Order: sequence, then structure tokens, then C-alpha cells
Amino acid sequence: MADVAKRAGVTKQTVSNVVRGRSVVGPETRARVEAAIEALGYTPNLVARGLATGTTMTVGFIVPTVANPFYSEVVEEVETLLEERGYHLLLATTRGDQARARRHLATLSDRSVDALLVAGDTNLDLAEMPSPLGKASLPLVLCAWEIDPPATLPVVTIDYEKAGYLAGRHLRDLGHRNAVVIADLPAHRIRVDGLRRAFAEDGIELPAETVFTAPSATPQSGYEAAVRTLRDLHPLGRTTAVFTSTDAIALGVMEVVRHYGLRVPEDVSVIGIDDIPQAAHAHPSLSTVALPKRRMAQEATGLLIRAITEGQPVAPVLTLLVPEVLRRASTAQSSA
Amino acid sequence: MADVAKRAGVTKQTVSNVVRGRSVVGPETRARVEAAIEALGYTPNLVARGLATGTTMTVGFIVPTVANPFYSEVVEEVETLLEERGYHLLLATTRGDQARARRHLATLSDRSVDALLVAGDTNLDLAEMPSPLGKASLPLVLCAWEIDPPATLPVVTIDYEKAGYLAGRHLRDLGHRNAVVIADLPAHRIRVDGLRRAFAEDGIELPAETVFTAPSATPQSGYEAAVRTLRDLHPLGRTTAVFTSTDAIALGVMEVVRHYGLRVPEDVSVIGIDDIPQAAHAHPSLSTVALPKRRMAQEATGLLIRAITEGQPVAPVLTLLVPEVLRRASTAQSSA
DNA sequence: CTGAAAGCGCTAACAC
DNA sequence: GTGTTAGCGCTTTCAG
Repeated sequence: MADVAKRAGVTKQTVSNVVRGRSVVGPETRARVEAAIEALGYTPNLVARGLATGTTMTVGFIVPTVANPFYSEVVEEVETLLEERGYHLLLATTRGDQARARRHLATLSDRSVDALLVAGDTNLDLAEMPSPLGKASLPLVLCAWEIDPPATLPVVTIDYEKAGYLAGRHLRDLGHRNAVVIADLPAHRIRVDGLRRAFAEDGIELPAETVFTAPSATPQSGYEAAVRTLRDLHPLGRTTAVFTSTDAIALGVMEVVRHYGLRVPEDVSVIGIDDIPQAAHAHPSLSTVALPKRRMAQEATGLLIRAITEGQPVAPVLTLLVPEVLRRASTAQSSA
Repeated sequence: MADVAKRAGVTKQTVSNVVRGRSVVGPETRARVEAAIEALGYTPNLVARGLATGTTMTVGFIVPTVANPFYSEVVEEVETLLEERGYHLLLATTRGDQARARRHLATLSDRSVDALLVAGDTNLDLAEMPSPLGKASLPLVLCAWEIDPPATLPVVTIDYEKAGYLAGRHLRDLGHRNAVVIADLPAHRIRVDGLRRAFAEDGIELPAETVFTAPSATPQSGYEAAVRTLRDLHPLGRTTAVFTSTDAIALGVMEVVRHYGLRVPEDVSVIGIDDIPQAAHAHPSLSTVALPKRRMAQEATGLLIRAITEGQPVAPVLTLLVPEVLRRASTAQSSA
């Protein structure tokens, strides 16, 4: 920078002003400086700028995993939004590991990021988490917080209970009274609660023996477990519908159902939650409750950036995004 | 830091030494300093350290997208490896957009990262890319470079041609002579070339009219296109096997084949490439050629970190990882 | 509109 | 072992 200044016959200050596009530089001077920059191939050092301004133009995002369509879509959207505003994305994954989450939280809050976004993770116990959560030293927003969103922090999440409820109402409206549930419990218990509420409105109970657990956090093994569960369960008896807490599981269920020579949706309706890309392309296309991930990413990033630019902590409000039923081909009127 | 030093009755330097775990501090002094750090809740400013040392402990990763199982697995692996060594991951996606890629390359090379990893993207024209590629100012490694890996840069990639070849040999060994190809062209043409080579070894040609294009970059629309293609194509005629350039497409193909009342693998064998998580859980489980993504991530990260710690640019060597056939249930002896 | 000074928080040389 | 002195490259006062 000093070289550029010398070459253009100005001071570093003027170079700085030119680089940052401030309109305090005379056009003639500006041209000279720009020529010098070009000639020397100068490029400003962001770290130094960061030290001077106390801002890094970087947002940290702590996420359970990225090998899961739900989170990877959220990450991608967040990255895009940040990029549009000139921010970088520092990605950290927890993989369901408290210790990792804590480490990330600690290192990222050392002023190496301007703000922090943390996606929900069942294994995350906020009370155990270090400083930034407590002293709110830097803007912090939580998202996709399925279980017990804390009231003391800003949270942008989805009404997962309603997602379950909507799935339930959809099935109920189609006349289904005997449903089997396959859910990733306890992570997705809220979704099952919603389903239960929908059925309860019609006086239908969900017997405990029709609720099965896909005992793993990853959608893949959830799927696998679902397959096994359903296999053991067979014959389905009076069951006319299967509700799964996740599309990945639903996809597996459809395969197994077909494997038994039953048809979806003629014999059994299947509905999932999330609306992963494959859901629309399955055969039959999977009815599901779409979780507004992109909306969530937008709201969360918006809060974060506003907090950074205004220099104020984010108000601890809970934003609850509403999911939406997607009626596709895997659900039909109950044949019972 | 000054406060800590004052409280402990030492200088900043000593505090620095304690923080960085240097063994030049007396145990008694160290204890005092640590107490002061604890009391004041001091946490070092990484940006300042970065300015002083010229190192940020951050590696940039430019990737086409993260909403694709292949890349998301690579990203996750890279992140994990970096974290183990105390590095952070700055993630940037190109979404197949040259301009974005160029922007990222430019901003990331402003010394805000210690090294740069760039994953292959058909839309990326390296010749058009700015400085860091040319002047190799900071360690740069390319990975997953399917088309024309440049000889002037270090590249860790997979032998995609061999992947196609292995798939072809597998089919050929099972007696298949009439295969249909559905590939994401031109992105995956190398894979088709490999297949062609395998068949050619037996004097079998792949007529142009049996090669179909799934005309999109994203696996999902590839899948969709495959479905349409196969639907139009029906009946399959003498075809006994389908090769797809991607597992996602293969999964779609299996559904469509079944849709016609044909059985996999009894009537038609299906083989893909990649080994995405779902492949193992499909019904029947999908035979495929596994691409060693994790190995690739390991090699690439290794090179990068070595380059950083040794302060030397990475030698422009091409590392070609070998894929492996996974014989599963979707392929069987040809019935023809 | 431009220039000169001071300092962001830390580390790296030295000397003590 | 510990303290001292300079910066890292930039931005930000404040004068000119």
C-alpha cells in the first residue's frame, strides 16, 4: 500500500480512500492511484483491515452436518446471501458432538467472525456452552432449533409441531384412521406430537405400539431402520397410512411397502416431512410437509447482517416459520 | 492482553508465551498469568495474531455446490481434517458460475486464508482466473478435477475414466453386450469414454443412439431427465444393462425400469458411479463404482497443510485416486 | 480534498 | 526466564 501511495505520489490514506470507493478523492488523483494499484497488482490485506476496523466480513455457521439435504440446502442459501452482501462463510460442523460444538463456539467468538449462526442440534446443550451465548459479545442467532428454543436468544426456526400437525390433518382429511409412525426419536418427537394432535381432534388416538423409532440421527440409517421396522411389522394389518418424520425415511418406506406387493397410495398412503429434492422425483412422488429452509436462511442471515451493520445485539425474538403441505401422489383417500 | 499482563505483573510477551503454550515460562509465572486470564476472561484476538504472524489458520474451499452428496461429503471430510489440525474452513460455492468463482478466488487470496482448495467445476476456466493461480502467491490445490487437470498446478483427483472403465468391465464380465448409457454430458464424458474403452476391449461398440444425455448439472434434474429418456426409449429392446454416469441417475432409472414391469437385475442390470449413501440402501442395492472422496479430501488437505507449515508452494503433481467397483444387487449375469 | 500521526492486538526480535 | 522495542497493513483521528 505504501508502494502504491509512493508511486501515485499520495499517502496511504488516499489509497485507502480510493480502494474503499469513498467519494472524497479527486478524479484525477483517483485515476493516478488506480493506475498505480493496477501496475503493482496491489490487493488490500483484509486481515490488517480487520484489525483496524474490528470487522472481518465473515460470519460463522455452526451446523450439525452438511451431509444431510436439509442442512446442506440451508448452508448453501446462507452462503449465497452472505456473498451477496460481501460476507464470507466460515463453516463448522459439530457432527452431534458437544465438545466440538463448544470448541467451535469458543474459537469463533475470538473476534474472527462478525457474527455467529448456530443451527439446531439435538445434542447441543446451550446451558453448557461457553461465553458468547452468555455475554452476547457478538451477534448470535440460532436457527432450525427443533427442541426447546431458548427464550433468551434470537431464534429463527420452523414450526415443527405444525409440520406434524399438517401431515396428520392431511391424512385425517383423506379418511385415514389407522396410521403407523416411523420417526427419528427423540429428535423428532415434536413432529410426532403434532401428528398426534391432528388425530386427537378427531378423537383418534395413536397407540404406542404403532409408533416406531428409527434410532439414528442420520437420515440414511433412519431409512435403513425404517426398512427393518416395516419388514418386522409386516403384515401392516389395518394400517392405511404411514407417517414418517423425514422424507428420507418415507422414501425407504415406499420401497419396502412395494416390496410386499402393496401399492402406494392405493393400499397405503405415505407422507414425510421436509421436501427434500428427491421427494418430488420419487415414484409415486412423495406427499410431504415442506419445511421453509430457504426462508429460514433468509430471515436468519438478515437478522445477523442487520445486527452487524447496526452494531446492536439481536433482540431475543422467536421467529417461527410455517411449513406447508405438499399433496403429491403418495397419499390418497383411505380405502378402509 | 495488556490488562492480563498488568494483573499478573508481567509483560504482554509473557502472556503471549503462556497463551501459546511455549515452554519458556516459569511454572510460577505461568500460574499467575493463567489466573489473570481466567479472572479477566481474556481470549486472544485471532485477527491481531493473524496480522502479526501472517497466518490466519483458515483454509478456503471453493466448491461448485454443497447440495450434492459428492461435494457435501468432501466438504465435511475436509472440514473435519482441518479442524483436527486447528484450521478453520472458509467455504465458497460457485454454483457453476464463472464470475462467482473468479470473485471468490480474488477475495480469498487477499491473505485472508492460508491456503486454497478448489474443487472441480466444469464451468471453471482456469485460464480466465486471476492472480493466485498464476503467481501461486498462496498454496493452492485443485481436487475433483474431472476434465483436463492442469499440469501447472497440484491436483488431487480421481481417475474418472477408470471409473467408467471399471463399470464397463463389470457389465462386460457379466456378459452384457447391449448397454444403454445415460450420462450428464458433457460434464461426465470422461466416464463414458472409460465405459467405451472397456466394451471396445471385447470388440463391442457403443452406438451413438444408445447414449443419452441427462442435460443438467444437478443430479436431481439428471435423474428426472433420465426418467423421461427411458420412458421415451421404451421398450428397451435388446438392452440388458444401463450404465449411468451418476448414482442419482441410476436410482431414477431403477424406478422407471420397475415401472415398466421389468425387474432389476433379472431383466436389466443397472450400474452407477459415485457410491452415494442411498446407493447401498436402494432396493435392490445399487452396484456402482465408488469414488474415493474421503481419500481425496485427505490427500488434498494433507498437501495444503504441509505447504502451509513448510512455507513452500505445493509441487504441481497430479495425484490420481483409483475408484473401485462395488458389486451389489442391481447387476447380474446377462440373460441375453 | 489531502497529509501526518497514532494505534487496532498481537508477535518477533533482541537485550536484560 | 523476562522485559523492551518494533513492527504486521490498514484505518482513523485530526490538521493542513
